[in-house]
Amino acid sequence: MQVLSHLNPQQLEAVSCGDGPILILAGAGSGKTRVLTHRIVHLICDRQINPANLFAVTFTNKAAAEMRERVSSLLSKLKMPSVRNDELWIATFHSACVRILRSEIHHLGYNPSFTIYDDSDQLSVIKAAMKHANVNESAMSPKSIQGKINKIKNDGETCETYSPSFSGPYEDAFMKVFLRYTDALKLSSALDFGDLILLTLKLFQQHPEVLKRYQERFQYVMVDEYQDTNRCQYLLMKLLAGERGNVCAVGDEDQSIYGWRGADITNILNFEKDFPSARIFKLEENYRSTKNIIEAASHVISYNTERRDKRLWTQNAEGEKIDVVECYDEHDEAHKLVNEIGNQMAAGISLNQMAVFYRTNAQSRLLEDMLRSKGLTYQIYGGLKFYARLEVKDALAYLRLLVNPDDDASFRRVVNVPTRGIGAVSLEKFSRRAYEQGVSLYAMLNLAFKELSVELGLGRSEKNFRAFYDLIESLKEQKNQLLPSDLLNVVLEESHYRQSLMDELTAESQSRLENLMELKQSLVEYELRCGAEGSDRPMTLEGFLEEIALVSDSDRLDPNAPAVKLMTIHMAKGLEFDVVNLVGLEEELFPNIRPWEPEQPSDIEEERRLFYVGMTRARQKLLIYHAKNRTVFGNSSFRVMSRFVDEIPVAYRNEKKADYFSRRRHYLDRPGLPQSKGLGGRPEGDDFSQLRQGDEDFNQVMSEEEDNPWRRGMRVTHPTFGVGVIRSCLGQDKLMVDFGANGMKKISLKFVQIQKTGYGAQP
DNA sequence: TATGCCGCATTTTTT
DNA sequence: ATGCGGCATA
Repeated sequence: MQVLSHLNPQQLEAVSCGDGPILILAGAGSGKTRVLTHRIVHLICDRQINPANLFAVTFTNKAAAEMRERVSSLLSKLKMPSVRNDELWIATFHSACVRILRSEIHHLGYNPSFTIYDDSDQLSVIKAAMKHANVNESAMSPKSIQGKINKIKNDGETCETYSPSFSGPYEDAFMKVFLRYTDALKLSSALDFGDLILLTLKLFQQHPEVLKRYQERFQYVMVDEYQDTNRCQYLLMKLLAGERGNVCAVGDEDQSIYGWRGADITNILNFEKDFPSARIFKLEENYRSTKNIIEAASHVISYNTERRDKRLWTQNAEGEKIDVVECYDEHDEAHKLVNEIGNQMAAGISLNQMAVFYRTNAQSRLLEDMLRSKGLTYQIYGGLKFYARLEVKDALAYLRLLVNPDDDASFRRVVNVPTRGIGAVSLEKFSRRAYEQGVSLYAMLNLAFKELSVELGLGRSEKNFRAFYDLIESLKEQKNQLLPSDLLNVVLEESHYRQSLMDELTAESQSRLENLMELKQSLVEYELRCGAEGSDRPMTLEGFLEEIALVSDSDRLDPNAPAVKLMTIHMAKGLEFDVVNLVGLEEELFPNIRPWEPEQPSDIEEERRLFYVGMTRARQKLLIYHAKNRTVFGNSSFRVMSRFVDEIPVAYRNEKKADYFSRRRHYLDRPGLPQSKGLGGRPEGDDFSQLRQGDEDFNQVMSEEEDNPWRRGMRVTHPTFGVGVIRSCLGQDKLMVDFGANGMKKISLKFVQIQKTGYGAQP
């Protein structure tokens, strides 16, 4: 019973209520993880449930690790024996599914030592499939096909069950590629991320006896971040819970920010329809932020309609008002940001308790430059991932090929790296031969060089294929005699990969070599972890490859480093900081508008939730920045402050208006700009006139109407495309116009004469 | 077959 | 602005 001390009444109720479906609506900072971990420990200690009968799923490795950590520390506090990882399953959806599939996928006719393909592997398979299906890349972009395939899989459909909602040449071509893609993955013994969930679902649907085994084992299913589950995950969870229905879902619909990836907010909104006997608990007391921040954020989110009735409150101090900092442009914004960081440091807040959030990664560059020039240390979350780097992917592709020679994506990746005289043309020819034979690329090499049953007929490049085949065969022989880390060395030597990098002698090749050393180091660390006392894992290359396939880069960053943390708001979910700086709060940027896509009201709601997530990360102080001018994709344009900032009641806001000097101060202070050009430190003629122009713009109240005759929603006539509606104004002389049947076009006013024909969607 | 240049597209990304 | 990918050239 001591398990239940230190819980507030609502938390206590949620933790200790008995069996049956439960939904815990946990507002930001309301102790969600605490409730989940306490419930697990309560079930084990007070209800005497065998830990092996519990199953807790989350979305990130970090969340899973934290939960595991907190459960084991609670258990040890209660003087309870610790439980092993293979006993008590606390895992991500994906890793849990991999675990199940490794021992059960033979029921579906797959090879249990399948390889996991990430997004870039997936894309390369799609490109190859398009070539084989004779689908031109200009007709359909591989990316859009990838998005469509993933969406179908997220919805729990396979290429067999999916049928296009309408037919046409586009859909036909897509299906051709989708089918070919599916074949290619199967031939390669590879699963993409979507497959991990989808095939587990399929396994349970098609093999009731297997499902029954898992239902008997997992009597209590707990799902964290329920608002982020997609349809496929939802179906899987429901199947697993079965008749018993012991589902404990924890989530917050106001923090659903992955709709664009298939997360289905209706899962959490309709929970009681799915589980009519469900009990619902609300955790509304926030322990993280000041009153000002909580009340402001609550008010903003109340503008959403797709939500449950729920109101966050806190007993914390009132705190400071939210600073709303107006900036002249993105340079001034960066300048003011570092100034504020300086102020906070002076106020005694440590650097690692400060964060900067932005909507898009592209915004980070300028901020980085400014931080660096002021000597402030910073860390970027996200950005380019370590395991996604070119040389690391290459090295891993060699290793993967040794584990699973049928892995065509890896084969294609390394067959000519370093160059062995196997160019795109002969590879394509070879690949078609393999396709005709219905075998993987490496199996084709086996047929040609070992079985000698096939003539390749590739002429001169054939000996190059032979050399590659001999290389891989030699490496395969050494695979089981060496530690994985030593095998990596042998791979880099025998493939001459290291040599080719050393011959380059550039700063870039140097850093690539260093990254390869870091990869080696992470292999060594893996070996140490496996060799450690009490580890149940075998020390295999397979194990390492699986681990990194499911690990993200943010897992590798040290949250305690004395540095300002920079990240997109998406990456910030689940984190908290004393001071949070939210930059770029401008219409079109945040909420982010994609003029070429039709705009839906639900998109704005998701953007608002994103803003809400950003606000509620702050414990003490929140600062919001917006610029009056910003250059995006090389176009400078006037900016309007985000509607979301207006949604914060003025009582919680402290407006800091930019003044005349905002323009000049930062201009003179801009890093990398020569301090004096021309005479007497005065900017050159051009720049000077620009400066004056800017000041005038700045001092007048800016409005689109006065400066730009073209406005969103205006109907125009184009000499060739006919009548269209302006979707957005890009800078001074470019318009994005929707011509209906003629499509969306970017119109440059410099070249085309278009006429205003009124307002409204249709003539 | 490899390299270099030009043109084009450009959100977010737990796994 | 900037990076990546496709095409043309050596």
